[in-house]
Amino acid sequence: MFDRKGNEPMGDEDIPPAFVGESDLVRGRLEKLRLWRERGVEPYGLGFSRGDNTAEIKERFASLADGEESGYRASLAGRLMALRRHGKACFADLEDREGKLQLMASLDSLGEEGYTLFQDLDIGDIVGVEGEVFRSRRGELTLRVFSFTLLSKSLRPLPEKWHGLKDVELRYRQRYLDMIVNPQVRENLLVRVKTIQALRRFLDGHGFIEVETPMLQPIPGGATARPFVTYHQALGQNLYLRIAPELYLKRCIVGGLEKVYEINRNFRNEGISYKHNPEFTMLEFYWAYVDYLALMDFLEEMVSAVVGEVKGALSFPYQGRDLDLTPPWRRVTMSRLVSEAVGCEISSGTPERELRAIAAEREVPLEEGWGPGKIATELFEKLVEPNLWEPTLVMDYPREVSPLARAHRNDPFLTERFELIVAGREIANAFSELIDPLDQRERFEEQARQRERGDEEAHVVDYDYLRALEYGMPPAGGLGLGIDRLVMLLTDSHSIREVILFPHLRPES
RNA sequence: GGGCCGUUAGCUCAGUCGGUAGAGCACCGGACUUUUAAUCCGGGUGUCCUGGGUUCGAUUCCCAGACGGCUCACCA
Repeated sequence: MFDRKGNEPMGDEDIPPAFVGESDLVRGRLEKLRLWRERGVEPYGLGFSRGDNTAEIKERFASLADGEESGYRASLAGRLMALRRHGKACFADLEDREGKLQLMASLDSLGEEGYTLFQDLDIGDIVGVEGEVFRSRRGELTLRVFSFTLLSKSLRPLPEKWHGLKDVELRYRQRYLDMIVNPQVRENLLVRVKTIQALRRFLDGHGFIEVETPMLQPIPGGATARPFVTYHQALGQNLYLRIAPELYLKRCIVGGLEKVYEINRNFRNEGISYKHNPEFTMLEFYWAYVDYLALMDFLEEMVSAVVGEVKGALSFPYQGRDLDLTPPWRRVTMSRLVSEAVGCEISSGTPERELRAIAAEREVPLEEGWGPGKIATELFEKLVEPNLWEPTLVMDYPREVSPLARAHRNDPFLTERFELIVAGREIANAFSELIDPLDQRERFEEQARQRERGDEEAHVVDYDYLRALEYGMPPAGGLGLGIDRLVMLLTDSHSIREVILFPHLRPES
C-alpha cells in the first residue's frame, strides 16, 4: 500500500507505540523511514557541508538567460516544499532560510539508483543537494541535482501548499509549522529582530550602556501591575517576576552609570488580549542630566531612525489606514486633550465632583477611592486615547497616577511625564525622574494607603530604593518603550501574537 | 471573568430541516524527461472537540465542559 517494492503495509504490531493511532499519512512515512534504513541510508544525518544558499544563487545568476547553463556547481541544504514528478524527471522546491530554489532531478542526472531514491523523498524532508545551476526553458533558476543526501526524514505531512495553515490555534501552538508554511511569520520575526538591533545600535551610538537587572525581584516595582509570584526554596522567600526594571535602572544612575538601558522581558499577571501577553518586551533607558523635554526630542529621533532603517520609510499603512511617523509629532497636554473631548475646560484646579459629573455624563465608570488626577486620566484613556491615530506626545500626567515621576516645575498637581500614543495605543511612557527622596517616600506611602484600601496594583514601598535616592541621584530622564507594540505597527499586525514567536496559550486538553 | 462566534479527513473548507458525511490540496496506485497550485486515470483515508440528556436513532436538537477567535473589563 505504501511501498513501491510490494512489501506489506505496516501492521499495528510494527508501529512504534508512540505512533499508534496516527493517520495513514504518518504510518506511510514511518514505513518509508524503515525502508531508507533497510537500504543502508541513515535518514537523520549529522550535518552537511553546504557552500551556497538560495538567495546568493538567485542573486548571482539573476542575468542567466532562459535555457542557459551557468556551469557553476552549488551545494544547498533545506526543506523540500513541493514535488512535481514527471516520470523520468522530477522538479522540487528547496527552501532554506533565505528563500526557495527549484531543483530538477532526473534519471540522466542522478542515474537509475539515485533517481529511484530521490523519488522516495517526501514533501517536508530535509535534504542536502549538489548540482549545477541553470535557468529552465520556462525561465526558472534551477539546480540540476547530481547528488543528494537525506538529512532528516519528515514523519508528518505539512499543511496544504495553497491555503497554508490558517487555524490560529494551530498556528500558535505549533509555531514551528507556522514558520515553515507561512512566510509572514518569518518576515514579522525579521522586522522584530531588526528593530531591536537598530534600537541597540542607536542607543550604543549615543553613549548608552546596556545593563541587566534582576528578573526575580523581592519587591516588584516600577509599574502599577499585578506580579507573578514564585518561591526561592533555599532562602524560604517569595520572589516576584519583575513587572518593570525601572527601580534597578535608576539605582544604576545613582551608581554613576549616567546613561543605561535594558531591553528585556517584563511579566504582568493580567488578562491576555490582542495587545497583551503575560510576558512582553520593553526597552527602558535612563539618562542623567536631562529632563522630559529632551526625551521628547530624543524619542522622535530614535523612533524615526529605527523605523527608517527597518521599513525604509516613516509613512506606511497600518490596519488599512495611513500612518505617518515623521517628526515633529504633535505635543499636547493631557488636560487640553480631555478639555477638547468633553467640550469644557479641565485643569489642575477642576474639582473632583465636577470631573465625576463629566464622567457620569459620558458614561465612564469610576471607582470610589479615585481622586481628581485618576479620574482625569480615566477620562483621557476612555475618551481620547483610542482616537489618537497619528503619533502624539501627551504631556503632563497627574501626580496621582505617576508615583515615580518628578512633580511638574509649574504645577504641583502634575508631573513632568509624557506618553507617546500611536494608532490609539500607548507605545512609550517617559518622565523627568523623581529624585527627591522625601517626595518619593511620600508617594510610596500614598501608594501603600491605596494598597491597604485594596488596590493590589499599587506600589509596595521599596526602602532600599529610597535609601539609594538619599545618597543622591542626579536629575535624569527615563523612558520605556513597548517593543512588541512598536513591532505590531511595523508589521501591520492586529494581534500581539503575530509578533511574539510563542505567545501564551492555555494547555492543550 | 462577562457577552458573541467557532471546533467536521493531514491542511483549507462544504454539508447533514435527526437516518454515522463530501470537495480541493496532501496521500496511495498507474502514465509522463522543462514543471512550478504540473497534468491525466483510479482510490476517501473520519472519535464530525469532550461528557451527559432527548430520541428507535445524535455529527446535527438541548445542557454542561474544554480549547480558540472577537469583544468588554484590567493593563503596556
